[in-house]
Amino acid sequence: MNVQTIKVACANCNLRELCMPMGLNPLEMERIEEVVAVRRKIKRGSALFSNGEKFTSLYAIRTGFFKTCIATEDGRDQVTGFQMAGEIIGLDGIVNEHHTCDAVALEDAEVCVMPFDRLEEISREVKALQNHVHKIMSREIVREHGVMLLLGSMRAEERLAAFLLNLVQRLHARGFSQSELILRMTREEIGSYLGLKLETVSRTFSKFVEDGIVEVKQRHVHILDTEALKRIVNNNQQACL
Amino acid sequence: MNVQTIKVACANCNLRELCMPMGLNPLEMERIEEVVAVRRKIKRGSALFSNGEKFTSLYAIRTGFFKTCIATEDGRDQVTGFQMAGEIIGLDGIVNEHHTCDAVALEDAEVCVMPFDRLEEISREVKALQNHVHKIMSREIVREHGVMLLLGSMRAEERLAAFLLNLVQRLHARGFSQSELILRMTREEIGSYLGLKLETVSRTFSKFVEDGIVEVKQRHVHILDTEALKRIVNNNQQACL
DNA sequence: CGACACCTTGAAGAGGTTCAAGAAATGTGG
DNA sequence: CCACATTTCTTGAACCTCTTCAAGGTGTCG
Repeated sequence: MNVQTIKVACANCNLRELCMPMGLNPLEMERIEEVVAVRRKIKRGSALFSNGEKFTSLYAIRTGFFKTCIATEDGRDQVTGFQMAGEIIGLDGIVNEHHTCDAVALEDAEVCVMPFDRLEEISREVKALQNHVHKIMSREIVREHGVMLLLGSMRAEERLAAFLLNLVQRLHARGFSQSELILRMTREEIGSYLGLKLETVSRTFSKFVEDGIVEVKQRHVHILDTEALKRIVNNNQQACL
Repeated sequence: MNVQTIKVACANCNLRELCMPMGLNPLEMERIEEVVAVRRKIKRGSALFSNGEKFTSLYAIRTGFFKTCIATEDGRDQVTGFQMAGEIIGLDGIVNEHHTCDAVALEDAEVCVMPFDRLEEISREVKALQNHVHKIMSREIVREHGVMLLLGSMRAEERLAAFLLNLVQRLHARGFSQSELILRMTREEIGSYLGLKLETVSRTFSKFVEDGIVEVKQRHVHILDTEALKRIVNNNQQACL
């Protein structure tokens, strides 16, 4: 276990706005810092937690990139999300006190460990934190609704376009480019998330390149025409007008 | 607005085990009853809340059956879930203080209205309630992971089999038959939930009937062979053994 | 009883998958 | 640091599942 005992200061963390509530007074801020126990480093390819494991903590990603996925006995496998700095993972474990998915680092990563019993305790005292936790969980529910829409009603091009737009949007919110990104996951993982086979993902990338919408060099993607991507997502059919 | 001002007693509600925490002392029980403001009746076909509406409350379903769905400007539509007695809806509204989906009654229904600010307030005092709220939200996240697996990796027969098994299981937990159920939704709504066209749903039902797995008379479904359904869900490929 | 919503079934077609082969990138060990 | 093994990605061709379009049947409600 890569557990480090560096004492943490959320007040100085540049991800504060992403993973902690805003507008706290100093007293509340102090209380909130007690939520984060330690930090933990996770090597690329290894799991932060796995299906079946006892649930103890939520994790705020400080650096790195994760995927969460569920695997069934019969060999099915589904990536349920990709998470980046400032996002919280582990919410699945609350209900049964055991995790129901795997969280795997797609690059070397570091997370802030937030023991859930402590989080609940401080939530009871700091109203803003309580509400923040509720919002994080609600946000995840809404995000998943969006994925259901994607999986239930979009065609391959629409799915990949929506995926790329979502990624750059989140990266941009973290200060990265609006048009360039490096994929941390394989075509197969993208496919699993989007309900497509890796070949279809690859072909769809090629199609976008042909159409001059993106440039793709392996995992490096340069978006040339964001509007085109948006049009692809929104244009399933204008028929009903 | 069909708002009734019947004062509610969770203590006497037979759904208590489904929507409220267990093992409370009388004092806590009293506090918890303050969560439920009033009950509200919703006629078949009308909405409990709609996309864009201000979020104020969560709702515990007392009687009736709902669907939640999201509709986009470009005409896409996705049923994100079907909810029955004892289940909680409205969680999507917390994050932005506005609902992001529609909740429509598929039969005349009654819900307990739980103003969210009051729920948060009492959650801060009653530990068991706080944890309960967290678990309800986590359960919804885990449920949606399951839907993502279904939409992302299952074929039509597998989806419908999983759907039927899920429905009877939930109905059974409420004291109904393990083998007979009445569908409250149309083929189109089932299809929307499962990412299939209504014709495919219909055909797949017919296939199941041919194979002697179920009897179907319109919305009345009699499951003859539960094991066969389970086999369909789990047998995507044994190849990897 | 008639209108409307819902369901079923058929036939043709499209989109995505599967299987297969080869190319490019990445990582590892000597 | 280079060579080799491995993983990842791309592309083609055949196939299959689900969709689309169409028509007719069934059930329900005013």
